[in-house]
Amino acid sequence: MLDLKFIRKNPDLVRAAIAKRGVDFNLDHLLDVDDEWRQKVFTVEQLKNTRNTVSEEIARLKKAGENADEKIAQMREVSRSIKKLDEEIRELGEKLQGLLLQIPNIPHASVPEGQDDSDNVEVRRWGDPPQFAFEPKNHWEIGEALDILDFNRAGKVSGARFNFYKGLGARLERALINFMLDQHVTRHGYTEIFPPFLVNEDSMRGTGQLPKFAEDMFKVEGRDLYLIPTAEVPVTNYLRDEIMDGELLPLKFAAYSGCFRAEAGAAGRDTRGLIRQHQFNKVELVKFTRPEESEEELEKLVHDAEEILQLLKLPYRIVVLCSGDLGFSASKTYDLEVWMPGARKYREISSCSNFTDFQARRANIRYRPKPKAKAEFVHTLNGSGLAVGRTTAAILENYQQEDGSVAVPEVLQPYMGGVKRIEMP
RNA sequence: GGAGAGAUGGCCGAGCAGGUCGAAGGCGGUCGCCUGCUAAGCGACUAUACGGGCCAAAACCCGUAUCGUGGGUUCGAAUCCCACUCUCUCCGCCA
Repeated sequence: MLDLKFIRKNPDLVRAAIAKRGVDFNLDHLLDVDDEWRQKVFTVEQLKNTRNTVSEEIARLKKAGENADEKIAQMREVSRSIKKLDEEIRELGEKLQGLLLQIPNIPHASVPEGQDDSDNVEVRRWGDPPQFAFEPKNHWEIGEALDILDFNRAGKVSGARFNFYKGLGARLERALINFMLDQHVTRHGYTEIFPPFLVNEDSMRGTGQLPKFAEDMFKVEGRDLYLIPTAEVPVTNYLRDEIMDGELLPLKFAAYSGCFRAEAGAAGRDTRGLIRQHQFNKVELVKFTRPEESEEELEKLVHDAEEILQLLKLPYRIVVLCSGDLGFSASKTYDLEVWMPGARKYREISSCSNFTDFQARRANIRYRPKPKAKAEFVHTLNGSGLAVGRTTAAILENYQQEDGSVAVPEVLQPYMGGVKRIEMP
């Protein structure tokens, strides 16, 4: 959510940002509603003022044993008007909020202009795609042949877009979770968090999943609970409605969680394999920073995430999203894309974003720059570090051998009880 | 799930037979005075949001709102009524 005062003062700047994203939004309408709202607030506050002062007079009169009937009758009228105006103001306020929530964050100046993902700009590449003396397989073929992934039985038990990890497959997934967390916690200075996987509607609104993306969520029937689509939701909301000491910033959290997505808009896409599941594992990195340090912290966040890929020796590239492909709340986003030999292309494995004060304003997360100073909104950032299922898929494909086995990346072997290779059954 | 108790400012804690209560008192904090140093003591100040004064900001001033949340009664609600949420204690259930 943008600052209403900022919009009032910089309407042209906001209009330009909306245009850069290619979004259709009538800012003048919002400004009109705001005008009307402010007028009514002004009027009703004056009425409340007379009510308050006259009520005091009534108290004085009554105490003196005098008659106050006339004033009481007057105030009855005033109260009626107040009630009516308050109702109108409430409606206007809701309308204003609704409009305000539709405005996306302002893209950072360094974000390239563009329509869609084809306009994203590659920043750098690391590692060379492996050369195979045979036709590389897709990870689901490899996993099923090794009997470590079972999509068919998951179909029976849960439905499409679910999966059983089995044996060394399950162990590989678990090894990756532990490896990533250990890396971020012990080497990159993040605090480990194990969050709830179900959150209430206020939290979903705080990070911007609601109201706009309701159809992407799983909701628990009859309860105010949603399955989280990412640990970003509980971890960012962890500090909702709080003011923290500026000296504590930046705060850095690393959280493992299951992630649950309805994938309503993705029918027919990536129907096979681990790429797009209703449930997947992810280690998420979340930061709360001072405004002036968020740009630098985004770069560090990307480095923390890509180091995992480097240690796993998985080739990847990094792209910066163009204005048209940028997520609603983000001001700037880097995607990490890992090389998938089966599909012969790079696939997103992490998305690292700076949300500036956009989420913080919505979720009301503030800090005090100095002990007595006025509280300001923090900047929030987050990024996958990494999506675990997709990492497993990337390992299966990049480390596959001609005989159908899969080598275990060296850094994971200690997490796999020394297993160096996943062999055919 | 059943029974009971509770939710007030940064914290503790009064007020709860409706009127001058943004809210006593204390702690903590800031500034000043005093003092060889320290401790103690004295005095003042010490919430947030929104609107307006002021479509340059800050400061300042005025107003409004805020005593868990939402509604109701009333000229007037921290105080009365209703619903909900959360916390605590006991019982039951459960990994």
